[in-house]
Amino acid sequence: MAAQKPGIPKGTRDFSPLEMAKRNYIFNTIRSVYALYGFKQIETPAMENLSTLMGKYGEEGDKLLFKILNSGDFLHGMTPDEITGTSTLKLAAKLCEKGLRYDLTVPFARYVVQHREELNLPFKRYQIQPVWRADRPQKGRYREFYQCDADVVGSDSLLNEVELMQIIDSVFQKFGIRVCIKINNRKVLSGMAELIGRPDKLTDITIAIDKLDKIGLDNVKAELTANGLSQDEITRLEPVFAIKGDNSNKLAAVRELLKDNETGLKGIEELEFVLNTLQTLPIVNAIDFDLTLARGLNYYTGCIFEVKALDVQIGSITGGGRYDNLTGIFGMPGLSGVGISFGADRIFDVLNQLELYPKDIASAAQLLFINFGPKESAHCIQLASRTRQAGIRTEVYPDSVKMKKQMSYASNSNIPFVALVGEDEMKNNTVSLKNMETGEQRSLSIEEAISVILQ
RNA sequence: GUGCCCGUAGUUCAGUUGGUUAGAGCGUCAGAUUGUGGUUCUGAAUGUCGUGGGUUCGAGUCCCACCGGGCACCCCA
Repeated sequence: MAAQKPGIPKGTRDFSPLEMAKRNYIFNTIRSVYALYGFKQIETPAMENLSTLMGKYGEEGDKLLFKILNSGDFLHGMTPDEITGTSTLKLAAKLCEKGLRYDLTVPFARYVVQHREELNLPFKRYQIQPVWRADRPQKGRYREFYQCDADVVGSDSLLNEVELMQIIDSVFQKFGIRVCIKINNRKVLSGMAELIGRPDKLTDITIAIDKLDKIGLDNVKAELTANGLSQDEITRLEPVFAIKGDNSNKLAAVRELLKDNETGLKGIEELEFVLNTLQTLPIVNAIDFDLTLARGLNYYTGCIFEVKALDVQIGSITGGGRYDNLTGIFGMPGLSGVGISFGADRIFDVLNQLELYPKDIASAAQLLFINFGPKESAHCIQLASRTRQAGIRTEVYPDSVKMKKQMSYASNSNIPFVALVGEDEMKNNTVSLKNMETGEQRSLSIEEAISVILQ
């Protein structure tokens, strides 16, 4: 039989030890900030019932769901006509009851409803797990990637929005990534759609507006026309594009435009509260009220956020917003939620490009015992248990191969200290401790060696 | 779902209008150095040229199909 070529599915990745060290640094940093604000961790299964996922992400999202074929003889009892006569999508619905999760927000909403009796509201949870999308991979886009979500459900207070913005600011400060945090409010966007009398076109309008800085005003207008808006309606929308200045200028201008629209004014008030409160707090990164921020997921109803890196060209690296009734679909209405999601894989790409990792990230062990033979290694394994007890990450080379090979192993693994314990050292009850960075070597007792390494 | 680019050693790539036995850097392995890595020097191994078909006296090179990878749009983290 011919040897099988190894490979992994498109859009997925293996992570090397070095990459895992870097990724754990990312996860741990985010985790520590979440914990600092009182969020508690949960996990949910990789797969959900397809009925939980379908219809939550729009038509486009449904197509991007990975579906899991039922196990067993799932064609049993189906007529040939049922198999070939229906569309692929309908057949898939019959053959697949489960799907891989597409994000962490919808499984969380499902979790909240299912465990409502045990929850202590308001419930602040965080969740760091992979999600899957059957998208075509490209730069900064994978089929399996990690999200790091924090959400609060059961509280309408805008203080939650404020704290989530603080978390975003603090996380990127820790990473050393300069970002721009954009904020908008879905109610403002709804107000604008109502203003021109086309609330039915809200999604089309927001998606078109979202592209303003990318494709320019003329192309946005063309897209709006293509989506069925009249010339007159587009003209009435146009003042929105002209709004410029700092946050308070923009807010005042939008307030003037939407002065007769209840929904829009509510959105303005929410934005003002969040932005004014943040002004009293020590925020480092720029916060920008961006009227053209829309966000694709259609469950958002209030404030929405998105974060862009200033020094790297990549899609948004964090997003979030308020969703007023996500649990309603699962039979628990009237519960509001707000949350954010850090895109760990894009942050990974940004940190790699800017080389912002801490220096010591690559070293696993701190000390390696060279193996001279069975007698010596039996002695070294005792010494290793002492150094480990002292908290030193220690390895004993398992085979008594050439010293050159063992030294290269230490060197390639970035292990800073090597201990040589041969016949002489055993007799004198010492170790020869070599500092791999300086090349300096000293004969020490094990206690002395421990204190040198711990310095 | 639409459009464009690319598949040669473990890896990054070179390979002339189609012409004999397909090359280089890095990495790997061995030695210089039997208790010393990272530097240096010497030597060695490694290929179904993505797969299958076609054109040709002759194909890594040209044509077709398939498979795989990347990028952009759409959408999104």
